[in-house]
Amino acid sequence: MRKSAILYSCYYQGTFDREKVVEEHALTFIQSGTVRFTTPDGLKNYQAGDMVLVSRNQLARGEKSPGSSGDPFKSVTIYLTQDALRRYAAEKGIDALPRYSGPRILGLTPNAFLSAFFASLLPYYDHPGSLTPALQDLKTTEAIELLLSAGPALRGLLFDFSEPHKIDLESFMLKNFEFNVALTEFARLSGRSLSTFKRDFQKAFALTPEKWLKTQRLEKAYYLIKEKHQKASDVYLRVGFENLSHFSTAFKELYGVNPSAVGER
DNA sequence: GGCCTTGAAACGGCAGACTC
DNA sequence: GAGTCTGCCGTTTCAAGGCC
Repeated sequence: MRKSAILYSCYYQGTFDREKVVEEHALTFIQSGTVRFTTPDGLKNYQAGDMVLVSRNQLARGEKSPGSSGDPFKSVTIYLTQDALRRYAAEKGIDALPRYSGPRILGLTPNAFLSAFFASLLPYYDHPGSLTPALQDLKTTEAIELLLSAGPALRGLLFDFSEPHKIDLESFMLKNFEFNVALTEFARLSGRSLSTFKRDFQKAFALTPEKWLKTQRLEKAYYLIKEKHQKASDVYLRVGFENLSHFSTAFKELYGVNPSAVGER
Protein backbone atom coordinates (compact mmCIF):
# COMPACT_ATOMS: atom_id res chain seq x y z
CA MET A 1 0.00 0.00 0.00
CA ARG A 2 1.27 3.47 -0.91
CA LYS A 3 2.31 5.60 2.09
CA SER A 4 0.88 9.12 2.20
CA ALA A 5 3.40 11.76 1.12
CA ILE A 6 1.83 14.33 3.45
CA LEU A 7 1.51 14.09 7.21
CA TYR A 8 -0.47 16.36 9.52
CA SER A 9 0.46 16.41 13.24
CA CYS A 10 -1.49 17.88 16.13
CA TYR A 11 -0.63 17.45 19.83
CA TYR A 12 -2.30 19.13 22.77
CA GLN A 13 0.34 17.91 25.22
CA GLY A 14 4.13 17.62 24.95
CA THR A 15 5.19 14.51 23.11
CA PHE A 16 8.46 12.63 22.66
CA ASP A 17 8.63 11.48 19.04
CA ARG A 18 9.81 7.88 18.80
CA GLU A 19 10.29 7.86 15.02
CA LYS A 20 14.01 8.00 14.82
CA VAL A 21 15.21 6.83 11.42
CA VAL A 22 14.46 9.50 8.81
CA GLU A 23 13.96 7.39 5.69
CA GLU A 24 12.96 10.14 3.23
CA HIS A 25 13.68 13.87 3.04
CA ALA A 26 10.99 15.63 5.10
CA LEU A 27 9.90 19.23 4.53
CA THR A 28 7.98 20.49 7.55
CA PHE A 29 6.04 23.68 8.29
CA ILE A 30 5.31 24.38 11.95
CA GLN A 31 1.91 26.02 12.18
CA SER A 32 1.85 26.44 15.97
CA GLY A 33 3.81 25.28 19.01
CA THR A 34 7.50 24.37 19.08
CA VAL A 35 9.65 21.37 18.24
CA ARG A 36 13.13 20.45 19.43
CA PHE A 37 15.09 18.11 17.16
CA THR A 38 17.90 16.01 18.60
CA THR A 39 20.32 14.76 15.94
CA PRO A 40 23.89 13.44 16.10
CA ASP A 41 24.97 17.00 15.22
CA GLY A 42 23.21 18.57 18.22
CA LEU A 43 19.95 20.23 19.21
CA LYS A 44 17.86 22.48 16.99
CA ASN A 45 14.73 24.38 18.08
CA TYR A 46 11.96 25.53 15.75
CA GLN A 47 8.77 27.46 16.42
CA ALA A 48 5.52 28.53 14.77
CA GLY A 49 6.12 29.83 11.24
CA ASP A 50 9.44 28.00 10.76
CA MET A 51 10.10 25.70 7.81
CA VAL A 52 12.58 22.85 8.18
CA LEU A 53 14.12 20.35 5.76
CA VAL A 54 15.34 17.13 7.41
CA SER A 55 17.47 14.98 5.11
CA ARG A 56 17.06 11.21 4.81
CA ASN A 57 19.22 8.42 6.22
CA GLN A 58 19.87 9.96 9.61
CA LEU A 59 18.74 9.44 13.17
CA ALA A 60 16.62 12.20 14.67
CA ARG A 61 14.18 12.65 17.50
CA GLY A 62 11.62 15.41 17.94
CA GLU A 63 10.06 16.77 21.12
CA LYS A 64 6.87 18.59 20.18
CA SER A 65 5.30 21.06 22.59
CA PRO A 66 2.21 23.32 22.56
CA GLY A 67 2.82 27.07 22.31
CA SER A 68 3.12 29.29 25.39
CA SER A 69 -0.40 30.62 24.75
CA GLY A 70 -1.79 27.07 24.94
CA ASP A 71 -2.07 26.50 21.19
CA PRO A 72 -1.56 22.82 20.33
CA PHE A 73 1.52 21.78 18.38
CA LYS A 74 0.48 21.64 14.72
CA SER A 75 2.63 20.88 11.69
CA VAL A 76 2.43 19.79 8.07
CA THR A 77 5.14 17.53 6.65
CA ILE A 78 5.60 16.55 3.03
CA TYR A 79 7.94 13.63 2.33
CA LEU A 80 10.11 14.02 -0.78
CA THR A 81 10.53 10.34 -1.56
CA GLN A 82 13.42 8.90 -3.56
CA ASP A 83 10.88 7.70 -6.16
CA ALA A 84 9.47 11.21 -6.60
CA LEU A 85 12.90 12.83 -6.75
CA ARG A 86 14.18 10.26 -9.27
CA ARG A 87 11.11 10.86 -11.46
CA TYR A 88 11.65 14.62 -11.26
CA ALA A 89 15.38 14.25 -12.06
CA ALA A 90 14.60 12.00 -15.05
CA GLU A 91 12.00 14.45 -16.42
CA LYS A 92 14.36 17.43 -16.07
CA GLY A 93 17.47 15.57 -17.23
CA ILE A 94 19.26 16.05 -13.90
CA ASP A 95 22.12 13.60 -13.24
CA ALA A 96 22.63 12.10 -9.77
CA LEU A 97 25.01 14.38 -7.86
CA PRO A 98 28.05 13.43 -5.73
CA ARG A 99 27.56 12.45 -2.10
CA TYR A 100 26.10 15.37 -0.11
CA SER A 101 28.18 16.40 2.90
CA GLY A 102 26.43 19.56 4.14
CA PRO A 103 24.12 20.05 7.12
CA ARG A 104 21.52 17.29 7.55
CA ILE A 105 18.82 19.47 9.06
CA LEU A 106 18.15 22.91 7.58
CA GLY A 107 15.98 25.79 8.71
CA LEU A 108 14.64 27.46 5.54
CA THR A 109 14.12 31.19 5.12
CA PRO A 110 10.34 31.56 4.73
CA ASN A 111 9.25 33.26 1.51
CA ALA A 112 5.86 34.11 0.02
CA PHE A 113 5.90 31.09 -2.30
CA LEU A 114 6.68 28.48 0.34
CA SER A 115 4.16 30.09 2.71
CA ALA A 116 1.48 29.95 0.01
CA PHE A 117 2.41 26.34 -0.73
CA PHE A 118 1.86 25.22 2.88
CA ALA A 119 -1.30 27.35 3.11
CA SER A 120 -2.64 25.37 0.15
CA LEU A 121 -2.14 22.11 2.11
CA LEU A 122 -3.93 23.21 5.29
CA PRO A 123 -7.53 22.80 3.99
CA TYR A 124 -6.85 19.06 3.56
CA TYR A 125 -6.28 18.69 7.31
CA ASP A 126 -10.05 18.43 7.83
CA HIS A 127 -10.66 16.60 4.52
CA PRO A 128 -7.78 14.12 4.17
CA GLY A 129 -9.81 11.99 1.73
CA SER A 130 -9.68 14.83 -0.81
CA LEU A 131 -5.88 14.59 -0.97
CA THR A 132 -5.72 11.97 -3.72
CA PRO A 133 -2.46 10.26 -4.80
CA ALA A 134 -2.48 12.40 -7.97
CA LEU A 135 -2.75 15.58 -5.88
CA GLN A 136 0.02 14.37 -3.58
CA ASP A 137 2.30 13.85 -6.59
CA LEU A 138 1.52 17.36 -7.83
CA LYS A 139 2.20 18.85 -4.40
CA THR A 140 5.47 16.90 -4.14
CA THR A 141 6.63 18.23 -7.52
CA GLU A 142 5.64 21.75 -6.48
CA ALA A 143 7.64 21.39 -3.25
CA ILE A 144 10.74 20.26 -5.17
CA GLU A 145 10.44 23.20 -7.59
CA LEU A 146 10.03 25.70 -4.75
CA LEU A 147 13.00 24.29 -2.79
CA LEU A 148 15.24 24.48 -5.86
CA SER A 149 14.24 28.07 -6.55
CA ALA A 150 14.54 29.04 -2.86
CA GLY A 151 18.03 27.65 -2.46
CA PRO A 152 20.12 26.21 -5.31
CA ALA A 153 22.40 24.72 -2.63
CA LEU A 154 19.62 22.25 -1.84
CA ARG A 155 20.14 20.65 -5.24
CA GLY A 156 23.07 18.62 -3.87
CA LEU A 157 20.98 17.29 -1.00
CA LEU A 158 17.88 16.44 -3.03
CA PHE A 159 19.61 14.68 -5.92
CA ASP A 160 22.15 12.65 -3.94
CA PHE A 161 20.67 9.17 -4.47
CA SER A 162 23.59 7.27 -2.93
CA GLU A 163 23.14 4.89 -0.02
CA PRO A 164 25.20 5.16 3.21
CA HIS A 165 28.84 4.15 2.67
CA LYS A 166 31.13 2.35 5.09
CA ILE A 167 31.93 5.06 7.64
CA ASP A 168 34.08 5.03 10.79
CA LEU A 169 32.12 2.82 13.17
CA GLU A 170 33.57 4.10 16.43
CA SER A 171 32.72 7.78 15.85
CA PHE A 172 29.35 6.86 14.32
CA MET A 173 28.33 4.81 17.38
CA LEU A 174 29.59 7.39 19.89
CA LYS A 175 27.42 10.00 18.14
CA ASN A 176 24.32 7.82 17.85
CA PHE A 177 24.11 5.42 20.79
CA GLU A 178 21.31 7.40 22.46
CA PHE A 179 18.94 6.56 19.59
CA ASN A 180 16.99 3.41 20.32
CA VAL A 181 16.83 1.74 16.93
CA ALA A 182 17.38 -1.87 15.87
CA LEU A 183 20.90 -3.12 15.13
CA THR A 184 19.85 -3.57 11.49
CA GLU A 185 19.30 0.22 11.26
CA PHE A 186 22.67 1.01 12.90
CA ALA A 187 24.24 -1.42 10.41
CA ARG A 188 22.49 0.12 7.39
CA LEU A 189 23.26 3.72 8.39
CA SER A 190 26.94 2.84 8.92
CA GLY A 191 27.03 1.31 5.43
CA ARG A 192 27.30 -2.35 6.47
CA SER A 193 25.36 -5.58 6.45
CA LEU A 194 24.31 -6.78 9.89
CA SER A 195 27.00 -9.48 9.87
CA THR A 196 29.79 -7.07 8.93
CA PHE A 197 28.49 -4.54 11.43
CA LYS A 198 28.78 -7.08 14.25
CA ARG A 199 32.25 -8.18 13.19
CA ASP A 200 33.52 -4.59 12.90
CA PHE A 201 31.88 -3.71 16.20
CA GLN A 202 33.69 -6.52 18.00
CA LYS A 203 36.99 -5.29 16.54
CA ALA A 204 36.32 -1.66 17.51
CA PHE A 205 34.87 -2.10 21.00
CA ALA A 206 35.72 -5.70 22.07
CA LEU A 207 32.06 -6.09 23.10
CA THR A 208 28.81 -7.12 21.44
CA PRO A 209 26.76 -4.14 20.20
CA GLU A 210 23.99 -4.77 22.71
CA LYS A 211 26.25 -4.87 25.76
CA TRP A 212 28.15 -1.78 24.65
CA LEU A 213 24.95 0.17 23.90
CA LYS A 214 23.43 -0.73 27.25
CA THR A 215 26.51 0.35 29.19
CA GLN A 216 26.80 3.66 27.31
CA ARG A 217 23.12 4.45 27.88
CA LEU A 218 23.25 3.58 31.57
CA GLU A 219 26.39 5.68 32.10
CA LYS A 220 24.64 8.65 30.47
CA ALA A 221 21.54 8.03 32.61
CA TYR A 222 23.66 7.85 35.79
CA TYR A 223 25.23 11.21 34.91
CA LEU A 224 21.84 12.87 34.25
CA ILE A 225 20.30 11.52 37.47
CA LYS A 226 23.30 12.16 39.71
CA GLU A 227 24.65 15.43 38.32
CA LYS A 228 21.62 17.01 36.65
CA HIS A 229 19.14 15.80 39.31
CA GLN A 230 16.73 14.40 36.72
CA LYS A 231 14.21 11.65 37.48
CA ALA A 232 14.40 8.12 36.09
CA SER A 233 11.08 8.65 34.31
CA ASP A 234 12.52 11.74 32.54
CA VAL A 235 15.79 10.09 31.60
CA TYR A 236 15.02 6.60 30.30
CA LEU A 237 13.60 7.65 26.90
CA ARG A 238 16.30 10.29 26.40
CA VAL A 239 19.13 7.75 26.72
CA GLY A 240 17.52 5.18 24.42
CA PHE A 241 15.49 2.81 26.63
CA GLU A 242 11.89 2.15 25.65
CA ASN A 243 10.62 0.90 28.94
CA LEU A 244 11.03 2.30 32.43
CA SER A 245 10.81 -1.11 34.07
CA HIS A 246 13.64 -2.52 31.99
CA PHE A 247 15.69 0.64 32.54
CA SER A 248 15.23 0.31 36.27
CA THR A 249 16.27 -3.36 36.27
CA ALA A 250 19.33 -2.76 34.06
CA PHE A 251 20.38 0.23 36.15
CA LYS A 252 20.27 -1.74 39.38
CA GLU A 253 22.16 -4.61 37.75
CA LEU A 254 25.04 -2.30 36.77
CA TYR A 255 25.20 0.06 39.77
CA GLY A 256 23.71 -2.08 42.53
CA VAL A 257 21.09 0.56 43.44
CA ASN A 258 17.81 1.76 41.95
CA PRO A 259 17.84 4.98 39.88
CA SER A 260 15.80 6.77 42.54
CA ALA A 261 18.44 5.99 45.17
CA VAL A 262 21.17 7.68 43.08
CA GLY A 263 19.13 10.85 42.72
CA GLU A 264 18.68 11.10 46.49
CA ARG A 265 22.43 10.90 47.23
C1' DG B 1 -2.45 9.12 42.28
C1' DG B 2 2.16 9.15 40.74
C1' DC B 3 6.35 6.82 40.58
C1' DC B 4 8.91 2.84 40.71
C1' DT B 5 9.84 -2.28 41.08
C1' DT B 6 8.97 -7.14 40.18
C1' DG B 7 7.92 -11.33 37.57
C1' DA B 8 6.31 -13.91 33.50
C1' DA B 9 5.90 -14.25 28.58
C1' DA B 10 7.32 -12.91 24.06
C1' DC B 11 10.75 -11.27 21.19
C1' DG B 12 15.18 -10.27 19.13
C1' DG B 13 20.22 -10.79 19.11
C1' DC B 14 24.34 -13.76 19.51
C1' DA B 15 27.28 -17.30 18.03
C1' DG B 16 28.61 -20.92 15.23
C1' DA B 17 28.18 -23.55 11.04
C1' DC B 18 27.68 -23.33 6.41
C1' DT B 19 27.54 -21.38 1.62
C1' DC B 20 28.76 -18.26 -2.08
C1' DG C 1 35.70 -11.91 2.95
C1' DA C 2 30.89 -11.48 3.29
C1' DG C 3 26.12 -13.18 3.67
C1' DT C 4 22.53 -16.59 5.40
C1' DC C 5 20.45 -19.80 8.53
C1' DT C 6 19.17 -21.70 13.04
C1' DG C 7 18.99 -22.88 18.06
C1' DC C 8 19.62 -20.93 22.34
C1' DC C 9 19.57 -17.44 25.62
C1' DG C 10 19.51 -12.73 27.15
C1' DT C 11 16.60 -8.66 26.63
C1' DT C 12 12.34 -6.26 26.29
C1' DT C 13 7.52 -5.67 27.10
C1' DC C 14 3.46 -5.72 29.76
C1' DA C 15 0.64 -6.18 33.74
C1' DA C 16 0.28 -6.18 38.59
C1' DG C 17 1.51 -4.57 42.91
C1' DG C 18 4.21 -1.83 46.52
C1' DC C 19 5.66 2.51 48.42
C1' DC C 20 5.30 7.33 49.50
